[in-house]
Amino acid sequence: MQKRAGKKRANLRDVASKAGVSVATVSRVMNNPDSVAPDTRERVETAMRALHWTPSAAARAINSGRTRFVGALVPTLDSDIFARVLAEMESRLALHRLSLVVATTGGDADIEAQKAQALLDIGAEGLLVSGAAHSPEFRALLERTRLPAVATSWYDPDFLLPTVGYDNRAAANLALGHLADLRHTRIAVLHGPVENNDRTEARLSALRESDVELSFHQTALSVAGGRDATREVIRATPQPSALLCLSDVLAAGAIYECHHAGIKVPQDMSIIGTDDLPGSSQLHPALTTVHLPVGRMGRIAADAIANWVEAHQRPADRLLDIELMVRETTAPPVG
Amino acid sequence: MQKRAGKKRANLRDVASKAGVSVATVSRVMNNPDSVAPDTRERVETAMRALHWTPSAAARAINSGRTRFVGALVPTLDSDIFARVLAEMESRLALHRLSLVVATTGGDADIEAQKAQALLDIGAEGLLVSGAAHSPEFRALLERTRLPAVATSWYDPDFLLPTVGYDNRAAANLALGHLADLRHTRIAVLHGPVENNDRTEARLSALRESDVELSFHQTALSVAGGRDATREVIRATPQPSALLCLSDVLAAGAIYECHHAGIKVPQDMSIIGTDDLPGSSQLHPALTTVHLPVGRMGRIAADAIANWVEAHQRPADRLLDIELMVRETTAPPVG
DNA sequence: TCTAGCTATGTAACCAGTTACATGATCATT
DNA sequence: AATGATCATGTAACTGGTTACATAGCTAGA
Repeated sequence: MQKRAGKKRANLRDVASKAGVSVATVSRVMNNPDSVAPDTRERVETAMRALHWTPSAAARAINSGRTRFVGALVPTLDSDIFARVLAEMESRLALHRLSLVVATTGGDADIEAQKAQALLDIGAEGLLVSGAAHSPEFRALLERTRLPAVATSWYDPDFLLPTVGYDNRAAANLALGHLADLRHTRIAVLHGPVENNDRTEARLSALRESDVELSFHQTALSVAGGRDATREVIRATPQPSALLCLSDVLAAGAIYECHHAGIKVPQDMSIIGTDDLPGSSQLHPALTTVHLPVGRMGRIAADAIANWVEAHQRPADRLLDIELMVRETTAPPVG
Repeated sequence: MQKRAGKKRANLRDVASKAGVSVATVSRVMNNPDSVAPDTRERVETAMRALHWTPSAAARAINSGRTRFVGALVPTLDSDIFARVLAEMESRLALHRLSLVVATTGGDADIEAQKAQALLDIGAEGLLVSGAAHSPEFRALLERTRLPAVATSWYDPDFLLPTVGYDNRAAANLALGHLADLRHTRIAVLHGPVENNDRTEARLSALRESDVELSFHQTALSVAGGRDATREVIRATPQPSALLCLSDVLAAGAIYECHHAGIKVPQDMSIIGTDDLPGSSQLHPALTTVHLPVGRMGRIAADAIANWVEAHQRPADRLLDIELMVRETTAPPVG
C-alpha cells in the first residue's frame, strides 16, 4: 500500500536491494571500491545506473560535516574589479576543492547581512566579504556562529575579521603625490557615489586631509559618468590642470571628453586613474594610474579562507602593495 | 566518560536538553515560532545563543530534499559579457530564494564535465551552462541524473537542453549586412580564438557562407588584441574599408589603433562591433555594433531554471532579438 | 587438523534535523 | 459535572547516507 509506483528518487537502500547487497556494500562501492569484490561491484554499479541514482549531497554532508563551498559577498558583479577578484577566487578555491557561491549586496549593509544569513542557511563553510562597512546584524552573525570570514579590498588589522587588501588612503595619496610632484596645483577629483562605498570614502578622506586645494566632483561610476563630470570641470575658471580619478572607468570617460572638447592630454590636462584595469594601458593616450593588485588579492583571500576552513587556522592580515603606473596621461602643467 | 570537554559543535538535542524541552519544540521555534508559548520560546532562544547554535544546512536539506542553489558554468568570469549574465542571473535567482554557485571552465568541455560533477556532488539542484560545445561525459551526466539544466548564449531548439539565447549566425549577418548596405566590399573580420568558443565559430561560419569576400584575422580577445590585428590589417593593400569585429573589445582596440595610425573613423575606415557593451556607446567615435541582450538572457534563463527546479516544468526554448545599433563608426566607403 | 588471519559482506547505530501522531492540560459548552 | 475542542509539548519514526563492529568463508601455517 505504501510503495507507490516509482515517482520518488531512488536512495541507497533501493540500490542495495536491487543489487541484492547491503547498504554498506553500496556505500563502499562509492567510497572505497577496492574493498568490494569485482563482480559485486559490477552488480551494484548496474543497479545504480538502472535507478539513475546519484548520492545525495546533503546526506553526505550530514556525516562529514562538510559542504565544500564558501560564499562571497560582493557589492556588484557588474564591475571589472569584482569580476576579476571573483574569477581569481573561484579558480584558487577550486584547487582546494571548494566551490564558490556568489551573492551580491548592491553595497547595502543590510542586504549583506541578509544574504550572509542565506549563505549560512544553505551551508556555506566560510565567507569572503568586501569592504569595511557592515551592519551590526552582520557582525552579530559572525560572532554568534564563529564562521570563518575574510574581508577584502581594504586593510585594517584592527578589524573584527582578518583583512586582505590594500591601503585605499595610500592609493589616493600616491595619485595625488604624483600630480603634486609634477607641480599641479589646481586639481579636480572625480569619484563615484560614496554612499555604500567605503573604499571610495577612505580615498576621499585621505585627499581631504591633504594640504592641496582640491575640488570634488561626484558622478556615476561609468565611462558616461566620467564624461559628464569632466564636461562640468572644464567649464570652471580657472580650469584645473589635472583630473584625479578614483576609478579608471571615470578616467577613461575623462580622456574621451577632453578629446571631444579639444583639450590635449596630457599637455593641457593631466589625468590619473585608480585601479589599473586591463584596458587602461590601451587607452589613447595610455592612462597613468595606481595599480591595485586585485587578482593577487583574490588569490590570497581564497587561500586564506580555504586554510581557515580546512585547517581551522585563522589567517593573518595581509597588506598588499600598490604601485604607480606612470604612462602617458600625466605631465607638468603648462605655464 | 563519553562527553568530552565541549569541543564539538552543538546540535539540536544539546539545545533541547539545555532548554529543558524536547527536540520537537526546538525545531518549532525555528520553523513555526507561533506554535510555541512565548516563555518556552524565550528559554529555547537563550539556549541557542548560549551554545552558539545554528541549524545544520545539510540536515535540513536531507529532509526537504532541497539545497536551494543552482550552479552556473561559464567559460570565464573575466569578461564583461559573462559577468553581466551572471549578475542578472544571481539577482533573479535571489527572487526565487535560490543561490548561485559559479564555476569557470576556461571554455574546456572536459573541465566543464568535471566541474558539473563537482556541482552535483555538492548538491546543485540545477545547472546553467553556456554555449553549444559539451563533452560526451557532460551529456551522459545530464542524461543519467536528469538534472534540470538550461543552456545560454545561443539558440537551438533541437539541442538536448532547452536553450535561451540569440542567433549568433544572425548577429554576424546583421553586422555584415549593414556594411554591405553601405557598399563596403573590402571587409576584414576580426575575431577572438575559435578553439573552445562555439559562439565565435557560429558567427564565423555564417560569414564564410556569405557571398562577400572577407579576410579573417584571429587575435587575442582583448583591446590589445584588437589593436594588434588592426595594425596588421591596415598594412594590407588594397586596404580594407571596413572592420567587422565579432566582439566589442576588439572594436575598441580597432578604434584606438586607427586613431593612432591617423586613419579617420568612419571616413577612411568603418568599424562595427558585436555585443554592445555598456562602454561602447561612450567610445569616441561611438561604436556601431550589434546589441546582444545578455542581461535579458540572464534573467530569462534564471527564471527558466528556477521554474524547472521548483515546479518540475521543463522550460521552452527562447530566441532573443538582437538589434543593430547604428552609431558613429560606420559610413559608406570613400571613392 | 586446529587455529590464526585475512577478505568480503552484513547489521545496526549514528549524523542532525523534521514531523506525524500521541498526550495532558486548559477552557468553553451544555 | 461531563464532554469536546484547542493548545502546548513530547515521543519516536523518518530523511539518506557513513561506519564501527560483527560474522562467515576461506587460506595458510604449525
